Amino acid sequence: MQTPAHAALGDLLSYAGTEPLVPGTLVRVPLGKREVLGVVWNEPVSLEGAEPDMALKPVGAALDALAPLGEAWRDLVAFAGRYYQRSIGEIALAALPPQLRDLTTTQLARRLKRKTTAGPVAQTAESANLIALSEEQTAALARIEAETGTFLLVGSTGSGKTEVYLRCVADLLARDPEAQALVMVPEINLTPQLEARFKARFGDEAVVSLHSGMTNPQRLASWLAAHSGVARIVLGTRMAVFASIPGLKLIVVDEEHDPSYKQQEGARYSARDLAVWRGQREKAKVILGSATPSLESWHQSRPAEGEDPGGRYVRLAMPSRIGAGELPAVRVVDMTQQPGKTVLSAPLLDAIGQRIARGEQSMIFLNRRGYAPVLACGDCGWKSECPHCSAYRVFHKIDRTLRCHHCGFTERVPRACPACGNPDIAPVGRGTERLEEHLAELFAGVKHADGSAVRIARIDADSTKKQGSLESQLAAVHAGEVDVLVGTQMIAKGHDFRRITLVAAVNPDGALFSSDFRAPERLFSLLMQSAGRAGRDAAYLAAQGARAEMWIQTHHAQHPLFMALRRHDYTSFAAQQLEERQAAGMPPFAFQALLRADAREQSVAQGFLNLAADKAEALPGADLVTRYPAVPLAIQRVANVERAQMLIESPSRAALQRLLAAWQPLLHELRRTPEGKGVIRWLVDVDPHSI
DNA sequence: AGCACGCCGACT
DNA sequence: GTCGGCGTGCTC
Repeated sequence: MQTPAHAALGDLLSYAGTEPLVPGTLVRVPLGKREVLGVVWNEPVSLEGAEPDMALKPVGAALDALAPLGEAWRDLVAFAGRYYQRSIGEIALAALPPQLRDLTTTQLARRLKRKTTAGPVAQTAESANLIALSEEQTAALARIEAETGTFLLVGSTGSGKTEVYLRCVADLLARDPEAQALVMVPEINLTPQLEARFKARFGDEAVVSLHSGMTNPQRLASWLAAHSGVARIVLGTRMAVFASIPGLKLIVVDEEHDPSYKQQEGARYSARDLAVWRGQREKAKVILGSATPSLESWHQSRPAEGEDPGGRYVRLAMPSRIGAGELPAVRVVDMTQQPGKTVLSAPLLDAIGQRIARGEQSMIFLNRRGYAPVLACGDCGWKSECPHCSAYRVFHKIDRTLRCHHCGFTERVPRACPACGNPDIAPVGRGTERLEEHLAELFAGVKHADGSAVRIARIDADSTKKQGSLESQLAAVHAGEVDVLVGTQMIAKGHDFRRITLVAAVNPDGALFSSDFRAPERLFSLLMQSAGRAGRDAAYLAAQGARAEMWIQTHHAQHPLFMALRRHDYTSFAAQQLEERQAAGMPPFAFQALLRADAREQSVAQGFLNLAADKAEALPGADLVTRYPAVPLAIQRVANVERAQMLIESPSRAALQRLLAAWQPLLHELRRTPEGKGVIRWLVDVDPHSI
C-alpha cells in the first residue's frame, strides 16, 4: 500500500492493512502527525513469515465510493515521475483535484450520488445544420479516421482545424458510446470560447473543463465527471493531461507548439509530450494541431526519404483559409532607412490612418509592458535597477511606479535622480503604455467622418488584472469601439476580430539574435499567429474592398525569418532552422536537461553544480552525455537569490534518462555535504524550453 | 510539503 | 523570565 510523497521522501510508502486493497484505490493514510490522501500503488504483499524491518502504520479509510484509478492512469503518472525526475506522489497528488485531499468519505459519497449516469450525447441545434467541409478538411479527417497513432495537423490560421477536431470527436462519440475525448488548449483564456463551441455541438452535459482558473468545487465536479465517464469530452489546459479518463480514445492538442504546454514550476512536464505518450499507451489517437508546429513535432512527422526512416507522426496539411480572406500581405519596413528614433514609420502610420478613415481596426504588438523598460539619469548614469534582482525596474507611468517584473518590488518614481539629485530623469525605450500614449498624440487631430475622436486601447497583463476585464476589453474591440489596439502577445492568440485588417509588430528584432536557440522559432510562430488575426472574415474584407496586411518594422529587413514570413512559408523556415539545429547538434537532434541551483552566492550555486558534474563522471550513460560548465542564468539574481544552471546534453534520450536517474540520489546526498550547504534549492528540468 | 524540535532577540 | 524567529530533520 502506498502513499504520495514529496522530495526527499522515498517514492513509495508502505502501510499495513487487513483487507487487500485494489491498486488505484484512494485511501487516507497517517503520515507523521497528519492524515493525508494516498493512492494504493501496488498489489498488497503478504508479510506472513517475513520479519518487517519497520513498524508499518495501518492504512486509513478507503474512498471506495470512487472507482479505483486505472492502470493506464497510474502508468502515466509513474512515467511522468520517472521522465521528469519527480516522485510519483508529487505527480499523482498534483493530478488529483485538490478538494479530494480534504473531503471525508461521507462527503465524497454525497457528491457522487448527484450524477452518475452517462446520458446519450444530445443532437443539438448546431449539429443538425453543419456546413460542408472543405476538401482539405475532408481529406485530413479521412486519414485520421483510417489510421492510428499520432497526427500532426498543419493548418494555417483560419483553415478550420477546430472543425476537424469537432468532427473527429463527433464521429468517435457516435461510434463508441463509452469513448471519451481530451481536448487541450494552451491558455485558460482560450477555454471559454472552445467550451462554448463544444457545448453548442455536443450539449452542456457532455463537456467539462479542467484548468487552474476554476474553483476547487468546480474542478472536483469536472474531474469526477471525467473519471466516471459521464463527461464525454474533457477540455482543458496542460493540467488536463493528467485527468483520469477511463474511456480515452482521442486526444487533441491544439496549438501544440505553444510554450505554455510546458509546466515551468514544480514537475516541469510537457503536456504535449505526455499527451503523445498517453495516446500510445492507451491506443488513443492523438491530433497535434498548429499553423507553425514545434520543430520537434515537425521533425517527428517528416516523410520517409532515402535512408531516412521518417518520423512517427502522420503529417496532414491544410494550407487554405476557409471563409476567410487570403492570408495577409506581409510588409516589411526597413527601419535602417527610417529617420533615427522612429517609433512608427511613416508608411505604417499612413496605413493605420487609412484604416481609421475606413472604419477598420488595426492591432499593434509590442512585447513589453509598462511605459519604458528603464528610467535613467542623463547626468550621472543612474538607471532604475532593482535592488533585489539583476534587472531594471520598469517605469509604469499610469501609477507613477518603478516595478520589477521579476520579484515584484515596487516603488514610487523618484522626483529626482536618487544618486545625484538631478531632477531630469528620463524614460529609455518604450513599452505598451508609451506606445498607446504616442498613438493617441499622433491621432489626436484625426476625426472620424461623424466627428468623433480616434479611439486607442491597450490590452496587456496590466490592463487585464481585474477579473473579467480581458473579456470586457475584447468585447469593446468586437463592438467596434476601438480603432487601434495596442498590446502584448496576449492579443496574438485565439480571438477572431472580424474588423481587424492590419496587424503590426513594431519591434520584433530582440528575438533574432537571442542567445536562446528557440527564440527564432517562437518569433516566427508568434508573427504567423499575429498575421492570422488580420482579415479573418472574407465577407467583411470583400465589403470593404480591403486586403489584410501584416506589418513588420525591423532593422534586419533581409533576415531569412522575415523572408519566409513574407511568403507565409513555414516549411522553408522550418527546413532552414532544422538544418542549423542538426549542424549544431541541438534539439530535436539532441536531448537536453538543465540542472539548476539557487543560493545566496553565485559561487555556491555554481560550485554545487560543478561538483555534481564531477560526481556524474562515474555514472552509467555518462560517456554519452555532455555536461557543460555551470553558468549564471540570463537574469542572474532574482529576489536576492543567485541562480546558476548547467546544460546536460546527449544524442541519446535513453542515455540522458539513465544518467539523470542515477544522478538524483547523488544530488540529494550532495546537498547534505558542506559543499551543498548554502544551496537554497536545486532542480532538474528535462527537455527545457529556454536555456 | 507540513510539522516538529531547537537555540537566540524584544516584550507582557 | 516567555513568545517567536526560521534553520534542520523526519515522515512508512
